[in-house]
Order: sequence, then structure tokens, then C-alpha cells
Amino acid sequence: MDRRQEIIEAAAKSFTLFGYKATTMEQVAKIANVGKGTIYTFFANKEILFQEIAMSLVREMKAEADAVLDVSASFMDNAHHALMKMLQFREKHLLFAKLIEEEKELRTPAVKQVLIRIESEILSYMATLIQRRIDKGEIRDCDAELVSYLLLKAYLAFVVDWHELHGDMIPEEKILNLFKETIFRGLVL
Amino acid sequence: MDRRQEIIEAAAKSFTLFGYKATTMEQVAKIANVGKGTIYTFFANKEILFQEIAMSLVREMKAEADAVLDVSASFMDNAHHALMKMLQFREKHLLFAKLIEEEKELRTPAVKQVLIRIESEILSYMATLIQRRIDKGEIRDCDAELVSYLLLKAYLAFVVDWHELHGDMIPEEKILNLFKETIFRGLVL
DNA sequence: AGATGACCGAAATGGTTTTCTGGTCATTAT
DNA sequence: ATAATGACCAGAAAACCATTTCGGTCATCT
Repeated sequence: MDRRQEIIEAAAKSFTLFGYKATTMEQVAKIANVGKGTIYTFFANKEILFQEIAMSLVREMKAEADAVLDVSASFMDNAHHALMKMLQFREKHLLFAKLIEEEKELRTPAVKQVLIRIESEILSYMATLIQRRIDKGEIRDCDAELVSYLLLKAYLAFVVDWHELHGDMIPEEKILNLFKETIFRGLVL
Repeated sequence: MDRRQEIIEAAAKSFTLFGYKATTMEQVAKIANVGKGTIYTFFANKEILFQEIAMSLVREMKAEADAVLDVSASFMDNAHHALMKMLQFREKHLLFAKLIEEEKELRTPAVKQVLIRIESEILSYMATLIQRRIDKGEIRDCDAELVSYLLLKAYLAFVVDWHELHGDMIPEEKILNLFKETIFRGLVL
């Protein structure tokens, strides 16, 4: 198997297990069965290697979100399912969960940057979907970027923040119902 | 002047200047012109003194929010103005701003708790106002607690988070317009 | 030409000593 | 008698420094 891929997989495994900061390049080299120097023939430094892995994480998440999209379904249902799928991915995927934890506890700057980058990828992904529905005339002609931001923040608030603050989770149906009566009702023509 | 009030004002001044952690009880005693022991005849400990001051901060903020309320205005206008006023208060009031900074940088647990408490006070204040409008039949019969949470999080996202992430501020009118077309449109009957 | 690991400086870690600070309480002042 | 005070204490935090660790390089080896 090609060395580059071995290294990526070894690094991903180590980041998942120990986080970004606690992963050493020597560790990665050992798992990948290469010399430490070899890593640097493929990746400029630890951070670049990390970013590459993070971006493949994004691709994976987008793919899962795409999988629940249904062109014949309403904007609301698609938005809801895609957002829920992405938020579940955040918690379910071990690397993603580890990074979120590391950002909260350790404040590792490289991790913070990567999470910001991921959020911005999600936002532009959502904006594309929204724009498509606007063009189809299904929803009001709004600023897709702002609406993406509103939807993501609203879902994060109810799915993630609420749980962290109150300890209990709001049933998905209740969330959908609330947004149906507020945000989505306003958007749909 | 009564010693209790002197102490509160001295402590408020010191918390504003140096934050909670960096304020020492000796410092407060000096500013208030009392012996350190005297503080403990009025307040059980540093944290209780702090909470007392934080709660008067909340009262002040509610008063400012109340001042912009207009019973004859629409729910949307009232909600918008009250929320904007409270978010401005967050940044304008030196003690409040200092606490937010300390929570972000130092993670002082006592400060975190107080900020959570303040948020919960804001939420129940908002829930009361919303419930009043529901009873008047002006807006849909929704869960006032959930809607408060949605509104607060949405405003925080656009006024505070957006600014922290992008560096620029969204014009107030643009924010109002977005919410008018989404959240509020769904709520108003 | 590509891979490697010994090597380097900078940064992190950990253990020890010193300083600081919240809270108490015997003493003092009123 | 009651209220105020500041010296005092134990535990927490800071400062210090010796030692280790780690990202990245490069001379050497395959």
C-alpha cells in the first residue's frame, strides 16, 4: 500500500485515540511503519497532515448528509434531516468527537482553526442547498448565507447546547415542530 | 453611609477593574475602608458577595430592557429592541464585559456559574413577555421557554458570534429583516 | 532518489520552594 | 455587649528550574 495513505491512516488513528496535541510524529511513524523523516516527504508538517485528515472528515460528513437528501422531499424535511445527520456525525464519529473535546478542554489552537474551517465548510454546503431551493422557487428569496447560519446555530443550540446545559435532550420531533412553526414557516412560500 | 453598601460598591469596582479571580478580599476591604473581617459579617464568602453584585447587574439590565418595551408596539418590535438592548448592555457595561472576558480566557468556575445564572434569568424574563403576548392572542400558542431560547441564541449568534468570527458586524436592520422573514413571520398570527 | 533515525533548539513537564489569599477568631474599639 | 479589626493559618497558586519531550532537519544509508 502506498506510504502516503499509510501515514494518513496512522495519523487519523492516533488523533482519534489521543487527540491532536498528544499525538507525536514519532507515534504516527511507528503506527505507519515508516521512519519519522518519511512523513515529512509527504506532509510539510504536523498541522498540514492534520488539516488533510480533517478535510476528508468533512467529505465523509457531506456524503452522509447527501445520502439523506431527497429531491422530491420538501425543503424543510431535507434541511432538518441533513442537519440532524451532520450533528449526529459530530458526536458519533470518534475523531470528530475527540476534536470537539480537545477544543473545549485544551484549547489547542490548531484544533480550533480546523473546527472553524469545518463549520465554514458546512455553512457553504448548506448555502448551496438553500440557493438551489430558492432557484426552484420553493422558498422565499433570502440571503442563503445568513439563513444557513441561522439554521446551523439554531440546531446547534437545541441539539448540542441545550443538552450540555440542562443534561436532558429535546426529542427530535419537538425540535422539528418548533422550527416548523418558526423558521421554516417563514421561509416556505 | 452604611458599610454593607460600601463593600458592595468597592467589590463591584474591583471586579470591574480586575475580574473576579484577580480581586482579593483585602483589596475590596481597602477600597471600602473597612477591615477584611468586616466583609464577612455581611457576606458569607467571596462568591456570595459576587453573586449579590451579579444579581443587581441583572436587575439593571432588565430595567433597561423594560424601558424600551412599548405595550402598544408589536411583539416583533418589542422582542427585537429588548434583545438588542440586552446584548448591547452585555458589551457596554464594564463589569459584564469583564466577566465575559474572564470566562473566555480564564474559565473561572464562579464566573461561569454566574453567567449561566444570568442567561437563565434573561430567558425566564423573555418567557414571561412572550407568554403575555400569547395570552393577548397576538402570537401563536407556542412553548414560551423554547421560543425564548431560540430567540436569544439566534440574536447571540448574529450579534456576538458573527462579529467574533468574521470581524465585521451585521447591520441591525439586516438582522431584523432576516428574523422578520423567518422566526417572527412564523410566530405572529 | 527515497527513506531513515540521530540530532537540535524550543517548548513542555514535573517537582520543589515560596508567595499569596480566602477565611477565622482572639483582641480591640466603641 | 456588640461590632470591627488585622494577625494568623492552611491550602492554593505562582515562581523557579532541572529534566524530558517533541517537531522538524539533514547527513547518512539503502
